[in-house]
Amino acid sequence: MRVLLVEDDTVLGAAVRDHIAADSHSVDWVTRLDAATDHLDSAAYDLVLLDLMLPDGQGIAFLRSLRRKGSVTPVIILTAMDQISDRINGLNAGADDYMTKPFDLSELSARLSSVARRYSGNPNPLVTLGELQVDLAARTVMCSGRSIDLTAREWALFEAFVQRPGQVISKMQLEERLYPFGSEVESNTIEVHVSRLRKKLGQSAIETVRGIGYRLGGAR
Amino acid sequence: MRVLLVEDDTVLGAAVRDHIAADSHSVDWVTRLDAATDHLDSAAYDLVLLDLMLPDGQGIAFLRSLRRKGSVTPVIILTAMDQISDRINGLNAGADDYMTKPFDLSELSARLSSVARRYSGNPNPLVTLGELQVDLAARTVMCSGRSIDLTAREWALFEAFVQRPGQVISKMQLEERLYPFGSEVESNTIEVHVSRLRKKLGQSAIETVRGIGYRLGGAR
DNA sequence: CCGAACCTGTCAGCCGGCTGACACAAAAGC
DNA sequence: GCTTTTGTGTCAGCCGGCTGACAGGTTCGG
Repeated sequence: MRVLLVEDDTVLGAAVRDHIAADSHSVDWVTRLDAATDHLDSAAYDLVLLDLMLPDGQGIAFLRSLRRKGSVTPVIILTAMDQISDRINGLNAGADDYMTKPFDLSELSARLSSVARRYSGNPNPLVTLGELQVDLAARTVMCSGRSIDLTAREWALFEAFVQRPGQVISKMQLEERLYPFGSEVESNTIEVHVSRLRKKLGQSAIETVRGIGYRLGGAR
Repeated sequence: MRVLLVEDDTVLGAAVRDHIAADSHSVDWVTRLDAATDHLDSAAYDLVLLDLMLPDGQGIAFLRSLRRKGSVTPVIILTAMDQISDRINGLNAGADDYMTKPFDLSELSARLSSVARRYSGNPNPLVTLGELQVDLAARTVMCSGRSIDLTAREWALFEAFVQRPGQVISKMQLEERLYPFGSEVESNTIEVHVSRLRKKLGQSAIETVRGIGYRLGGAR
């Protein structure tokens, strides 16, 4: 697996780079965002480890720019311990996960393994669900040849269902998946998002199993 | 298929017997209930065609007695046209179906075929659903070695689900199945019966798909 | 035949879930 | 930088579904 490390702290950067290499992964280390851009423009990476405070800009803005350009490379943000808002903003900007400094290098290994497993188990991201054609990598949904735009939240919710076809997912499970610790929601937010998703995908796209949770419709 | 015809009207009896024989089925014709009892005690029949008004008693009482003794032979009752209550009582007593005099003999053929198909397609009536062991022929349900008594209505409802595992059955479909034309129910009767079934079988035995209907739980 | 037990349908009140509307924050466009 | 548009969470009222309680009819047992 090829990793791009974007970290301006030279001590931490060197330790992480060495550890990744020791894990038998390929790793490029840069300390500035413009260098990161150059690397991403010229090579395909399987993972980006992204610090948020960099000398030439904010990691979050960079990540947003990445996602806006259509990049689907998995990104793990590296945050300071006391910056919960950074974590939330990072995840909202499209990060796949975060790690809090100082982190244990063995935990980094676990994350690398997790990312590797996630993408190696699904070489073909195209999924057909009834009348829906889903591209998990491109984050697109087509219905009968018509493209459906999903917002970030809607996509996250939809993806949870697509990854577990036929299984009932409880509202609690959905909340844990969509809202990191510290940013729980009140009221009936999950229900509202499900309703919005139904409006876009069709009423039978998601079925409610009363008292239990939701499941993709038309599974049988 | 072997048929027992219980009909005291000699004209109708002869016509029906001849028709069944022409359909290449084996048929015994009796005009009294005591003769019917003797036949059923000494031979196995695949179907009983049962008139309700007989010289030595009521067909319905006889049917109840049959069911009480544990007989699962399919029974089609023969009723007069203007006796809706006979039909309802017959079905409630355990009849599988009814035909209204005067009936078309080709319709009788269709019913015979239907009965033959129903039992030939399911040679093994034992079904295991999670922790439930169901005997469709004996109409018994065991849960973890414990026998569960279901009333007639509860059984009818349960059977509807067992015959279509994994499929959602709408309340309208259930009502059509449980309540013959002319005896529709008001209010929330189906819901009440489902609730009673859940009380006996466990809350997760039947799941509600909101706005659509019910399905056997634990199907996936 | 009578009383007790059981079955079944109805009712009413409660609970789970849905959705239109709104406010506010963030993103996009000029 | 300002305005417009979009995204997101909350709220409130409505709807679908559940279940305890009850009444009336049927069945069972003495």
